[in-house]
Amino acid sequence: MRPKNIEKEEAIRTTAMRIIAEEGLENLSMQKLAKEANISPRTIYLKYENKEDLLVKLFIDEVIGSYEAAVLQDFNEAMGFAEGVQKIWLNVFHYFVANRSAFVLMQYGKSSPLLNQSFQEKNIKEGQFFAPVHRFLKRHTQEGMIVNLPFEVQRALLFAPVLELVNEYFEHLNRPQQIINEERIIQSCQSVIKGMRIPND
Amino acid sequence: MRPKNIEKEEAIRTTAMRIIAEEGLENLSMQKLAKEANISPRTIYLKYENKEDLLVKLFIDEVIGSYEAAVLQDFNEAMGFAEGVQKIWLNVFHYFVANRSAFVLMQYGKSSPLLNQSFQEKNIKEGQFFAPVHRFLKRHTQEGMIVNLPFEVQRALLFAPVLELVNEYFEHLNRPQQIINEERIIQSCQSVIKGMRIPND
DNA sequence: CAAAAGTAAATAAACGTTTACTTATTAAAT
DNA sequence: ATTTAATAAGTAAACGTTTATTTACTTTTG
Repeated sequence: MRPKNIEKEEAIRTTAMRIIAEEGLENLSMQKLAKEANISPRTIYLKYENKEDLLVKLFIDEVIGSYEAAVLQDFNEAMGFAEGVQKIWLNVFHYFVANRSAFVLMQYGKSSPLLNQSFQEKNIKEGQFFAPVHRFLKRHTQEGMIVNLPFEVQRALLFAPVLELVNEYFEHLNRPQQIINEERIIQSCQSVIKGMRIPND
Repeated sequence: MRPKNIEKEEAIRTTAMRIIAEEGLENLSMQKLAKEANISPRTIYLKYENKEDLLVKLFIDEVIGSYEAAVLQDFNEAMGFAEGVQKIWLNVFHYFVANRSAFVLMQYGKSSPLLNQSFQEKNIKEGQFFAPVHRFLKRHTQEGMIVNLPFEVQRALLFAPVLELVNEYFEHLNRPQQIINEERIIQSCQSVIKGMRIPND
């Protein structure tokens, strides 16, 4: 029995990610993907049931999985509030700056009904990934360190800005000067932390 | 000379918005649009040069224009910082809750290279829309009320969370209970304001 | 009756997917 | 050790459908 060529599987994934990041999801066709990956269209169908299956698996494996892993690197739920939040902010910033295609696909995931659905399903099933963050926030809430709001609201307040700043970072790549750097990320993060904190007096 | 039927022009726009909001941008085809709007495909091409032209004009007129108008309603750049920011937050929340299709298309605009480009071009050309917000933030920065950061960074910190909360609002429509309401928006807004403010002591 | 608005039907290209076939590899048989 | 048979991996070319857009024609008005 002929063994499968792992290089071809990888070529499919990396080529697909490149097309999506550079030309947009709407310009990813199975035939184009096959051509650019130097394989036959049929080969894609050996690994993936159809285009939808490809996109969903690509999205889950290449985006959500590696994103969550990167975000939680060196994060520990026992950390102090400011320390933990800043660690996640810097992880998010560094990961996306180094993986623009993941950021682009992540943005698509928020608008495309198909990917959005798979995102939500995965988020529920693989909730353990963000569970440390959940417990981290819960603990600091219980200890009276931060404002008592539902987890989803706290998450929005704490992490929506850094994603928007990453977006600004990429948009400023085409402009004369970059205004988003690590120092600015840290400054911004401190603002957000200050807003969430309850003064202990 | 036969006059153009304004109803047909409107049918094109409203039908296109409906398809995008309900079935996604990827399911909007010119033929489908024509069929559902009860017109001939050729009629679309009398008003729009091609599909790209249609999408860009739709996006600019139906989304950016009305969004910016709604956001600045009853906002005055002479307002106090907290008052002005909260006004915008509530405007954003109420507008999108009442116009889900605009929110969906807005999200598309952030990921689709085509729409994203038109968004940026429009943002520069029609910068007068957000100019009041720009001056509002500049003034409060100069008066030492809020942290001194570039406009884009201040905008990200102040307004990214409310868009994320609107997203949460729509996702919670399919769940047993809604956690996002006006009161929660106001609470969240106060957190963000507190983070930006410089204590006057 | 001039002329733009509008239509139905057709165009070529691109789409996702499949068919019919070849190739490469392993495990069993020699 | 060599050959053979089985079989999944892989390919090239095609499938029918849908796509954006156009052609050739009709309708409606000033």
